[in-house]
Amino acid sequence: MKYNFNDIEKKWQDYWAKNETFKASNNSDKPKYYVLDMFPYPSGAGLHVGHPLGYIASDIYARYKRHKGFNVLHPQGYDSFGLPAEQYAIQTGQHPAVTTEANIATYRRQLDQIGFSFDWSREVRTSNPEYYKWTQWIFIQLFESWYNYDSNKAEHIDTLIKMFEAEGNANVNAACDDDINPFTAEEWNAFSETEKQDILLKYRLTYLAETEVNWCPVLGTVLANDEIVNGVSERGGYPVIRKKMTQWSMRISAYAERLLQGLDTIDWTDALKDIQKNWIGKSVGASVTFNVKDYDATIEVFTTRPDTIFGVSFMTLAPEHELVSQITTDEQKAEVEAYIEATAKRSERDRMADVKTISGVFTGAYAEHPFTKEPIPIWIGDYVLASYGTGAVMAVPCGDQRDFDFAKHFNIPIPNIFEGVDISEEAFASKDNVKIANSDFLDGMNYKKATKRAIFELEQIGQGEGKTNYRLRDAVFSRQRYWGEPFPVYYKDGMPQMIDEKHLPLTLPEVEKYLPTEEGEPPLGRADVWAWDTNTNTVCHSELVSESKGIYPLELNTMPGWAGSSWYFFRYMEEQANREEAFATEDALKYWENVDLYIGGSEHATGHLLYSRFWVKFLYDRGFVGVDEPFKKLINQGMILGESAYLKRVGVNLTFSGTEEIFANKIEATVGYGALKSLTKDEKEKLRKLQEKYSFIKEYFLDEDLLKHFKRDKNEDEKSKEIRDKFVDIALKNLNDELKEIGVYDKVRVSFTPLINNFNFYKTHVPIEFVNLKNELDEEALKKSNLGYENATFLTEKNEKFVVSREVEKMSKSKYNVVNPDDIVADYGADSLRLYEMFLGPLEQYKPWNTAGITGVHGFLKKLWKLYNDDNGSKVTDAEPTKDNLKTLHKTIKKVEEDIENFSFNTSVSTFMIAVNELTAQKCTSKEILEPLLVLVSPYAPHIAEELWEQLGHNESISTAPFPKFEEKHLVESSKNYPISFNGKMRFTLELPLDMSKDEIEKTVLAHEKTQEQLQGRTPKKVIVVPGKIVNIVG
RNA sequence: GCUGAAGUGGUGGAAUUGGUAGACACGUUGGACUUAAAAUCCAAUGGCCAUUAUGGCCGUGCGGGUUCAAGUCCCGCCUUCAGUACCA
Repeated sequence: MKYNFNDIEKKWQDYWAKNETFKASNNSDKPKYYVLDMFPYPSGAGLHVGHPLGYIASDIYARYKRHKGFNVLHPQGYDSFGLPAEQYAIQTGQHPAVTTEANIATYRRQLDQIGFSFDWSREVRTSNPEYYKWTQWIFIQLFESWYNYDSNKAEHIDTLIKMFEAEGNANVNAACDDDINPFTAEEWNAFSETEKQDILLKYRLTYLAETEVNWCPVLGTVLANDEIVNGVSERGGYPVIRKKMTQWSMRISAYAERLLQGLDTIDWTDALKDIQKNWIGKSVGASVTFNVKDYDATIEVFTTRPDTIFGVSFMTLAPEHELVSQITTDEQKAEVEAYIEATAKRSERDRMADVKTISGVFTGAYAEHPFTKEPIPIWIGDYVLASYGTGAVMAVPCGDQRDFDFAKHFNIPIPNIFEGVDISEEAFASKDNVKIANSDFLDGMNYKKATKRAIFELEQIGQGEGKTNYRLRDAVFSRQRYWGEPFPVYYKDGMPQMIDEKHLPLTLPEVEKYLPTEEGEPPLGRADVWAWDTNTNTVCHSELVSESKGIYPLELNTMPGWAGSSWYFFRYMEEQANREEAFATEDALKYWENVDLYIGGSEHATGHLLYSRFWVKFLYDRGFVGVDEPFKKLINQGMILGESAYLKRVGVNLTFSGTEEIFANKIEATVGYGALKSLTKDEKEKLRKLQEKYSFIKEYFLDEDLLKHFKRDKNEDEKSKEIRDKFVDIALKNLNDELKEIGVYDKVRVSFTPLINNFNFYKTHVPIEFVNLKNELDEEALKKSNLGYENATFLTEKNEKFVVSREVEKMSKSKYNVVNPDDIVADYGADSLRLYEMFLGPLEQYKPWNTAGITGVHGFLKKLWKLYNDDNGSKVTDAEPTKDNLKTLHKTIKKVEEDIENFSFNTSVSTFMIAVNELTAQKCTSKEILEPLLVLVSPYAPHIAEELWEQLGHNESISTAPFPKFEEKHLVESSKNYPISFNGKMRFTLELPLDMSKDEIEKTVLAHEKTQEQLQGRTPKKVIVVPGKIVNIVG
């Protein structure tokens, strides 16, 4: 019998689907275990071999846990709102829902053929109304909540209103906007409804605010910070500018401290925790209030070094600081305004790129030192950011390098407040091993003591207090897109109103086009039927909007991608049948609690993984869920990289430059014929055609061996000269003739640089399917490929096959290095794919994909098959296992179990190989050995395991079989092959009984003839004997 | 700059608390089977030197150190990758 993997895999995938083998139950005597993957965005490109890596790992773990007797929840779904479907809709007019549906079908087919043990009955799709109904519901709960720092949790807004009614806001300790004025209970009760709502909005956990946002004009939308990479949009790489807009925001900053503290309670890698810690960016220090001299104003600053307060010699405000215009003196006004204008023009990116230039302007105003009462000049400078802290700093040049540089640059005094430290060259920024001097009551104290004392003294005079600052900003929650969750919000008197929960979901309206409107409104502005009728509580035609009739406009923005993904893990807990009444019932939430194991990419560290934790903490505060962290254990799988193939093409850019006239004007004319102003239109056109004609040179490709001849030095290699001459022949000579023919020979200088000085070579990716395992290019196939290689010439050193160069990089369509799992499954089977992805290396690591290597694991599966079958069918017998058989089996059980617990899947694959190699050599046919072996293999290669399991006479799925029990007794050895080393170097080995005493070992080893040979008559100084491990002889 | 991770054969990677470095694979070379190819099986495979089996020297990014013994621990560097950045 042959190992016919295609049939076997199909058979068992159908079996699992039909029997709902992996359906989880919300009611079980077994302990629960929840294994979750980060759900995919179903993109049009489908899966490549990198995508399933994490799914395979989690599937192995889920199957292992089932064998270990757990009730496992292992669901899958789709994060199906998102930009690509919308982009596609804009281009083609195809409704994103249609595209998404089609993509999901592809994904599902691809996932199914890999044999995952997902419980598909619990599938979720974030773009389904029955799902986003609850995303909208959570949004409403956030709107109806505020954060009370006294109870340190989110509370219903009613508790806040009660406080306002009883005593105003004086004693309210809340996370809120910073522009709130104090009011009394009487004042509150006298406010109009709109005034009240306006104030409450400043306290709500989701609020409308005019915020400076990252606006991407090409995409027509706002982007979150983590959607921007290197100043351009993560998707598409389009430029991003700063713009003020009214947007919904999430008050995640209220949770900064709890998000930080919570990290200590969860089992994530330190690397990932560090990323979140840095992102939250806690710094402890003090806020200090400086009075402005001769002006009724104060400047508040945040500092982490209140101990250096006597070292302050100036203050710097951000150019955008609100006080700047008020305090600037008349003499300085012009200069300050010019500076502000100049900085406003510079983009955030320019400011970031250019950190070395020191710039700033004196405002003419002075602040007063809180203790010495000395005047302190107030400057503005763009190194101070309006968005961090208070947008103002107290500058201590002796203790901060930026302040130091600023002071040096503008000749501001640099008082030294550190005992015995030289600050003539640079600031002393360390907190350690130094005492404060020249600082009145702080003299002689260290950092810790001085900080405490300074804060105490500031509090005494009412000009400061201890304070903690966080870098974490509130998250903008509005997107100007179509394909996202609509906000359940309408506007009455300009104030946002929530649609009552019982009328949810508010479903996406139809639009004609998926672009912003001509007026710049988001795509929903195009919807005809997009107004809220409060009489019927239904959506109605937008033209009917009338305040008097109770019909109001609906919100035009939609929610960002992270809205739906911030709570989906709770939705899986509930079975399809009970999803109507709640996002998940109390019973389901209580049973499954939170995710025990979460596997996904680390690129979500500051996005999804932070926002989810925030929403879960909120839901916990409000009593909707019973846990305050969503993911107990988290593992980041590394990326699988592609091995791109590329050719080096002769780089020529035929450019024409220089008449005397142009040179005289010192115009650099190297960018093609267009720069040549003295030519007539006709001549230019002729040159352009010429340029096109000669672009055929670009169709010459040289292999690596040939390229080695081209060295960047003067001593020309024979071979490179030969090739160069060839190109000069076919190009340059003729070219000059042609230029004469056109009649521009005197006006134009040909710049065919690569031919005259040195060749340049450019990388061009070629599809990896045109390259074989020896990196040889299939030239004919490439020429026929429609990729523009019809006339290509491939030059090689030895007139052999053209060999391409390789490079490991991220898999992407544009690099033609994508490997499709469908092909792998067809050629080698899903079990081979699963094993190979694990065998590649440690899960967390980045590693290159190389299809050639899969023959190793495929061969292993064939050997495994042959262990159970020969040409006549099953060869498994009831024979008593030998000692060696048992030893191999139990060694394998032990190792595999340890490996799975440690997520070291690569090493367990090699353990299987060793086991099968050993059992084959032992000619083992014993059922007692081969049966448990299948259970070990089954999480990794479930199809073959099921098939062989069935052959052994079982009629239930192997997934129900218990994991074999490891028994130490089979591994007990009576002897050990000791390595005998001399001065730490192993020279030979010696088989000795394990129960031999230390002294006896020493005696036996020393008496051995090889030992004597090594010692050559010397007496050993020392003999180290570690029983069961090693013998080392020193001397 | 700061924070974190990682550097081991031609390649992917093993090596539990310091105890035989290179497991398991890929690739390569040689051989068997075959008209041939594929498949399968066998053998060799870190480098250098020597060879009759036995052997010897070097070797885990670099330079030091601790130890009977270091890929592993300590100190100082270098390189790569990731996150973050005028964060006061």
